[in-house]
Amino acid sequence: MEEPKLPEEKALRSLNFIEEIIEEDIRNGVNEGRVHTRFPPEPNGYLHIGHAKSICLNFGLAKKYNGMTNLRFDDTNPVKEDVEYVDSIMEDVKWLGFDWEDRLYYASDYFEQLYEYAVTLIRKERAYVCDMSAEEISETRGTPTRPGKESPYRNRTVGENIDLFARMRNGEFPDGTRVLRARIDMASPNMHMRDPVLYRILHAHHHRTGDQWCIYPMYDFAHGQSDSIERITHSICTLEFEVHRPLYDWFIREIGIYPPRQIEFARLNMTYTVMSKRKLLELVQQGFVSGWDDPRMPTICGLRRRGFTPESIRNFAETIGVAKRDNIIDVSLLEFCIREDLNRRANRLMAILDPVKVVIDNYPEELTEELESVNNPEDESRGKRKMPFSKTLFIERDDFMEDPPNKFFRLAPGREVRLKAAYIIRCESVVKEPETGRITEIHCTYDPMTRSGMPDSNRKVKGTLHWVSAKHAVGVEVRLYDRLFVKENPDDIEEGKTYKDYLNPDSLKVITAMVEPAVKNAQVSEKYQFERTGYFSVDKDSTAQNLIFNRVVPLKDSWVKTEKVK
RNA sequence: UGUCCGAUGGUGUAACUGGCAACACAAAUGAUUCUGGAUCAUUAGAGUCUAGGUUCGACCCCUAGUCGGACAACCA
Repeated sequence: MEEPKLPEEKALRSLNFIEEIIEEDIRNGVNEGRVHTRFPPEPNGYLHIGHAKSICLNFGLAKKYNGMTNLRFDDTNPVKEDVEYVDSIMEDVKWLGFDWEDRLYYASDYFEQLYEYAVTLIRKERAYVCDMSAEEISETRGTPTRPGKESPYRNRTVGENIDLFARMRNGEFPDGTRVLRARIDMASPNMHMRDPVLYRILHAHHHRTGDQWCIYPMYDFAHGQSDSIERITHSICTLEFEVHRPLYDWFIREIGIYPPRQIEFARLNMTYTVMSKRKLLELVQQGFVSGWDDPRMPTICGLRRRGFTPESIRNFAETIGVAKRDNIIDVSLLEFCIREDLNRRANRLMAILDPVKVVIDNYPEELTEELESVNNPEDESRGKRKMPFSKTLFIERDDFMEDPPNKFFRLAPGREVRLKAAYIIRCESVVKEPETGRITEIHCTYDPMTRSGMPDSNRKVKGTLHWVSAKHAVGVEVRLYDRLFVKENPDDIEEGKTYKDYLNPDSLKVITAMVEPAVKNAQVSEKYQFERTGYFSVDKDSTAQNLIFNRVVPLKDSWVKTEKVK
């Protein structure tokens, strides 16, 4: 597929609030005008469209201000993390079109340094080893409106703390018996400042450091310092970390290291889907979808398999903007972005999703004509292809009505339509199954003088249909995807229900479509527009004998609307 | 009876930082079309959460409310 000519940045767009902050910093000479961002995922799940927003933001900002972006895995919890996720995340970021060059880091790279930082805090009497259980710590933390109680271990001597912390590291204590805590303020109105846990004992194998450590830093103790070590200038993260910021600033100040500036933005929500890693994992594990890359998933790999392009997702991220208020973006905007992209780059093909037979009574029995059709009306350079035409065709069952309303522009008894790139035909009669009344054959006559390109073909007819020659058609599997949930906001649950009660039972329909022979050239992940029906992408499960197409998105259809109005 | 954050058409984001509320999606109408797609033109829809205040002038500044969100993992 060709490279994009998408105007990814509307030339004179006004600045978003993050750009304003950055430009102000540049004006004030903060960090000598340097801009350095990072994308810091935890490798415990697959990336989704919400992460794409963050990735586009971080890499986009760095690009705009001639800076750099690091990829850093926040891998401080070995029990939840896995290399499978590390690999998928790198693949997805690359696929989106971003490059961290040689700046691939892991929080685990800094474990030794982080340990030293902890010792520094102990020496300053700003941290202590606490022997309380998790339950006790939780009980003594207080509530948002009531202060907590100080730990009885809070006033241990520096020497005792140093010794105990070293022995924690040496593996002398079982999991859960002790933690290292910051010594801040158990009465702080900010819960995160109430002597938070810095290190816990975890005799677990880490995907990178192996069995080298049996104590691991908490995210809060690792994240800000990791940014500092990497000399990140602007740490962009989501809103829920806003209340953590005072803690991060406290660490940086007490340890005395380089201070990044954290800026929080509102995470992306989208209608008819869920975005939390926990829920997505549940959908996968409980078999509601076929995997992380199920084309109905809002994951990057799901969207990729569905047939979305990186350009369309980047353009989407640009279009939704960024702010601090909670938001829920209409999926139709995402759909618009992929249609806009695919309209210009996808070649057209004629495919009949729900075939009904058409017999051209006055067309010679044995004749096959090779007719030409344009591959992409938006792009002359894509050229033309040949389509076989013969006496028996398939058209879409929807394109015929025995007793049509006035607004129906398609085929009906006595009416004429154009077959795209072929002839104008008229319906003469229909054949039905006697018991069911189901139409089995539509008999038509064609006007030989109306073949596309001939003078008589300019005759005005109301409708143009797509078609395939029955004996030349190729059967392919088509997976028709629809939204995963029936409710706009599946997180908005009624009494006694869960988000899973709103799953759409019709989110996947598998059918066999009849397609013109040119489809045989289709390659995996190639995108096509099936004329008049939608955009389709060749699924990776395809074989030479059995092509499989995923419907990316249907074409806009103003007929269904007119039809519904009735 | 806490701290922090937020509030602008149906949705999202703007408003030269105090000067006639704009853009995109969605919607509607018409033109055009060998895709009821695309394209083009047009229309409708908010007076900016509320109440006060400052000001010649407030979406923007101040005060007090209201509503919504985040925070009480040895998760991130």
